[in-house]
Amino acid sequence: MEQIRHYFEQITKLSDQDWATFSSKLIKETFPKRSLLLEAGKVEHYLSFIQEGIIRFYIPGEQHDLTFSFAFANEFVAAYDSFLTHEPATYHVEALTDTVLWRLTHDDLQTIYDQTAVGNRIGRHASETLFLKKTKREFSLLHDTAEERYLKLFTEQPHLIRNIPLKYLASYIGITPQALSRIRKRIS
Amino acid sequence: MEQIRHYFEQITKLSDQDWATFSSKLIKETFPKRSLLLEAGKVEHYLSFIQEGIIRFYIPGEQHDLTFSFAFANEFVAAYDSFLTHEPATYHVEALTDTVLWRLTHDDLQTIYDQTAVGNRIGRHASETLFLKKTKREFSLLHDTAEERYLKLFTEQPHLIRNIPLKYLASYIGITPQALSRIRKRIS
DNA sequence: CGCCGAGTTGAACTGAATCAAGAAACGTGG
DNA sequence: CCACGTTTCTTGATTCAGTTCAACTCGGCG
Repeated sequence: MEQIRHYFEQITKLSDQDWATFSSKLIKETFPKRSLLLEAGKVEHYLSFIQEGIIRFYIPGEQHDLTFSFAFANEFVAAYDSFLTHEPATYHVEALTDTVLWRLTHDDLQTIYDQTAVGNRIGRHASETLFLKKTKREFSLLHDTAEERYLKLFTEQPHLIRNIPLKYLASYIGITPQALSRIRKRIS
Repeated sequence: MEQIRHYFEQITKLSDQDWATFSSKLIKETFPKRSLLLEAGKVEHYLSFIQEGIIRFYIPGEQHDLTFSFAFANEFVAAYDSFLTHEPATYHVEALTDTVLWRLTHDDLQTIYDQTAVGNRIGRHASETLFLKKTKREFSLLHDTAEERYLKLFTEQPHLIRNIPLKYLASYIGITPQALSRIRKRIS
């Protein structure tokens, strides 16, 4: 839980008072490897801080799943679009490893937004961070070749390549596992 | 200027006091058709509300430009990643038509964030909206074929097809003008 | 009237998908 | 701790959507 406070203090000053308000709402929850944090078709009610674990976001498909994002320890995780709009998520959120979360319900978060000035700052910062992440990704999907995207993973997200099965990475890059295998062969 | 207040009031309650603080910082500026609001390589200092006009975001390329976004009247516009990070923008922001903006500097916005509770709410909402826009686009780029993306423009963004040259739309969809021409032929 | 950019059409080429099969790695139970 | 079965990864052959290069048409504007 100290991790979360530390995370916040990187963003903005945080009084003991505000922290008390915030932390009182956090609920610890654990998920075993391969379990779903959220199923497609359900509405996301939680914003969760990852204490431990790796999370995968994917759209289940007839032939192939489409993995489009990951999240790691010391990040917030949610089907954030569903969380914001209250519409059902269009994708699954899965724990790739045993995972420990500190969770906050949507209602509690609104209360925090209303009660603490800091809440909105942090909420804004979280949205901005997610926006920046998506912006870089959009750029890469439009601008780079599959091979360039794979090479970027080495430099920008080495933990991803170490910890995540290639078939998920292939999907994340936007190609099939076969195509990724050939790219790896070519550049090695 | 009333448009802006109206826009805000859809998001959250807004006191006369808060509106006064906010609106005192707004500067009106006009741009002729085909001019640049921001050049790649420069840092974005403004968050701007579009009173009138159509804006195109694009990465200038050796052979082709890469158009990746548009903005219209009654929306906020900025090279938002550059605005947030203070790093140089990697793309141009161009007025496709004669354009009228109400602009807010980064510094003034920070002042508003500090002085009004409403500021952070609106800033958070803006980031959330942009995040949702990018999320839908990422999904479409990974999941849909070029033809499906083109058809979605008809249903979801008809104003885009009406007002914007096909070569920019082609780029936005992620294909060449020639490929778009063939898709149009096939489905008509 | 003539020019120029936008859009269309054609032909050859290419990166990645698909289908299929084999090799390697992984984990689970005995 | 090994054996077996399952999943992941690789490799090959074929197909396909989209690129590239090039030529031609159309419409608007100087």
